[in-house]
Amino acid sequence: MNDIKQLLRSNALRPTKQRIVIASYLFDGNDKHVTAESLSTELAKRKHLISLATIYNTLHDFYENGLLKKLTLSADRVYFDTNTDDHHHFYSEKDQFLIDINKNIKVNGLPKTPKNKKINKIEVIVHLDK
Amino acid sequence: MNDIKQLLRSNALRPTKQRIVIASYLFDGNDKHVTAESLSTELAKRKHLISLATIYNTLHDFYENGLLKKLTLSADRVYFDTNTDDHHHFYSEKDQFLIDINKNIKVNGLPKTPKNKKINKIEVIVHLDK
DNA sequence: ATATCAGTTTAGAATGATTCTAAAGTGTTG
DNA sequence: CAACACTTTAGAATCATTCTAAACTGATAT
Repeated sequence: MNDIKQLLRSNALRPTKQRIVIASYLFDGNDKHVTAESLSTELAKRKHLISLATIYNTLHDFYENGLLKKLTLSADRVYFDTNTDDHHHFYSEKDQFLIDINKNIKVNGLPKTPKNKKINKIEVIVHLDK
Repeated sequence: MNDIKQLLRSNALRPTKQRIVIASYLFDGNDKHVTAESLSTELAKRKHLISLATIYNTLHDFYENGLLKKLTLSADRVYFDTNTDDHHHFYSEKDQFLIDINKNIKVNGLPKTPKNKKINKIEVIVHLDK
């Protein structure tokens, strides 16, 4: 709880009731993949009714501060991943699940980066099914 | 023109005026990345006014038949790629561009595939900037 | 403590890509 | 060329996400 407040403070985010609830859920030690919708549902189950706008705001605040990874896998829902380490994913569009691949994946054979550009990150998505 | 009709017929797609126009543009030999919007704009420049609904329908028909690859990179626009070979991409969200990586990229170190699942495709996206 | 104010939350409206509807149009086949 | 299944289309509908502007609250100075 105090560590959650610390976490927020150290990212220049006021530890408001809503942020504390959301951060406590997200950063409980178990890696999670959430969408705004799924997070809202999950918190509602726990009797924490936080407006969707705030959930969106908060997910983005956390993302902007590197507390979450953002994954755009299907056009109609954005996933946020509490595991911010360098890692990749198995993704099943059919079953709507995401599994972290924490193993050391190596991508070999990349051509040179386009002029005046820098690589921000390399994302490997292993699509299942279809 | 007749090859375009053949292409459509061989995919059980009636060679309608609209599909011929769209296919002629997309499959002119130069690999392209389009969104429904960009395609509509591009065709409009050429005086081909095709309804957006048809453009969406057609892109999906082509995609369903493997004539296009689909790329969901940002949540608010889906890209279609006329290069259907196995390949990967450089992507700049900032500048909204996509460059094919046709070189042979190898992904090493994948863990085993989740039970009862099969790998459909592996997608490597090299995000630039940010 | 308390006033003050910038930072937050929120309901509800707005946005915008995409999909749906159902009516009119058009290839195809016999 | 008749007949029908497949297509196209305008416009409405959908739905995740963002915006707005008003009410609220954590932090800071007094």
